[in-house]
Amino acid sequence: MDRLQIRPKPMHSFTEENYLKTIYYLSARQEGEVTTNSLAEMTATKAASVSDMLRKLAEKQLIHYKKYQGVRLTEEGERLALKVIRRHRIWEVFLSEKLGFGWDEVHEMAEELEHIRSEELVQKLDAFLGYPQFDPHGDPIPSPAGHMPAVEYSKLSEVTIGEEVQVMGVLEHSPEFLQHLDKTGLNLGCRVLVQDVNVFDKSVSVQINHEKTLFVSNEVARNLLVN
Amino acid sequence: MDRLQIRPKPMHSFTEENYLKTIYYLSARQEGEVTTNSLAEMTATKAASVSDMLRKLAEKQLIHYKKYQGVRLTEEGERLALKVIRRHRIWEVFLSEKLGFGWDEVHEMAEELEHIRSEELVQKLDAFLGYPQFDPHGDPIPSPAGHMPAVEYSKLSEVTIGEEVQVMGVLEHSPEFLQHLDKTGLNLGCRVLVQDVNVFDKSVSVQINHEKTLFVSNEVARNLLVN
DNA sequence: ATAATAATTTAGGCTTGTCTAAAAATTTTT
DNA sequence: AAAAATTTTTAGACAAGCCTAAATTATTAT
Ligand SMILES: [Mn+2]
Ligand SMILES: [Mn+2]
Ligand SMILES: [Mn+2]
Ligand SMILES: [Mn+2]
Repeated sequence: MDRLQIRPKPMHSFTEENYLKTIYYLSARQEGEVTTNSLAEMTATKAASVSDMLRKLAEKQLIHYKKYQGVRLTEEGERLALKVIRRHRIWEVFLSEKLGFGWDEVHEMAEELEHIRSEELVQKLDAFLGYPQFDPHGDPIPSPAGHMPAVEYSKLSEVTIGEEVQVMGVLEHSPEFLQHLDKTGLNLGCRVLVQDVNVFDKSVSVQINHEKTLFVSNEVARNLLVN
Repeated sequence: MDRLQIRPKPMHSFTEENYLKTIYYLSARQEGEVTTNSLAEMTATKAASVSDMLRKLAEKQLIHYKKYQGVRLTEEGERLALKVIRRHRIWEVFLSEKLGFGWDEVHEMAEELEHIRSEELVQKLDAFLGYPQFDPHGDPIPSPAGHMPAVEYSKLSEVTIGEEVQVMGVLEHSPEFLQHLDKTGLNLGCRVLVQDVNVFDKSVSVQINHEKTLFVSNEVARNLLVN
């Protein structure tokens, strides 16, 4: 019998990694500092708990934090956040490409797998998958060095009549939304010709892959990224 | 942004799973109840901490426990322990077969991966690997229903002169031991003809794959399982 | 410029899993 | 069968991460 659960204490806890990742996402969503309340909402905790954690992350120099002034990742904090996001997205590719899970199923499992701490594991997995550039939702995979590739997509809701575009990603990642896309045939990579835009509800009428015509609500169109 | 770390609270913690697994292994190692001290040693904690956990596991009906009398898994506890061991060994096969890790490297990562909680994940992974029967160390993989296949191997130290056997597994799993086997060419599956046994130190002289001759210490021979 | 409202932090507690030191039970030795 | 030694449990603490309630600071409205 040998060293069953002797694990060297990791540098950062799951919880810390999740906070960093969440701060990264909220920072990307809008300019300026991230607020305590928005973090509480995203992490499904209370503002008081977030305050505690922010103090701790600031002590560890992972965030810039002045009381009541919101929060911003330090370089080190961003490096760590991108590492977690890289692991998450690589695992999503594995689950989707190799194990045959649907794009609506992979996120939940990746939320756990992203915390497995082995540089070599994610490196070998990356190679095994052929160094994918994007995850199953079209999101770019950060480089091993911790750089997030820039992507410039528009929302389908912003495309003008007559243009033909390709579905490149989604903004909304809920299983419900993704299953709805599956049902209507709006998969990643499919070509979409915008035929008409309804001026009242801003729904769009589109032709998919030069075949069937479809009505897409603005709610859906706003969450579809196209080339 | 969507449900980042909203995880449904799992039935059993990592820690509980590790205790159950450890109790299983210690039970297999010798007859009778498992002692508090042996658990403390295996889990690299103190006896006091083990006592606390045993009380909790007993409350959850996962172990039979009478104070000062040692401990034994209930049916439910054994079912859970075997589930964890199954996940551990399937992940080890993945790491070894698909990602190319050595058998001396896989255990540590599997210690983390074994706690990923998704029935469907391990089921799909099992299928992806072609339903392996044994892990990279020759240990049998428990069935999905929670049954540990019986295997009947001898130790190389017990083989009589003139017999030819095949290496089927290892009892010791430390990277040091496994690397030593790699170095001497004693891989899983290789054929071993016992040519001589030294009566003093019980080391054995063996011929490997009908080729080179090798001296194997009793320490090593005791930890090699052969057909 | 206050007053009211909203956001954030602090205070004090709880749970899990760990620890050390002390008490209690069991086992071994004499 | 006692005494000594060992094993196990209990008592009391602590860190991480969470909570509610109260206090504080910032923002918005009057
Ligand atoms: Mn995801
Ligand atoms: Mn994704
Ligand atoms: Mn192992
Ligand atoms: Mn193994």
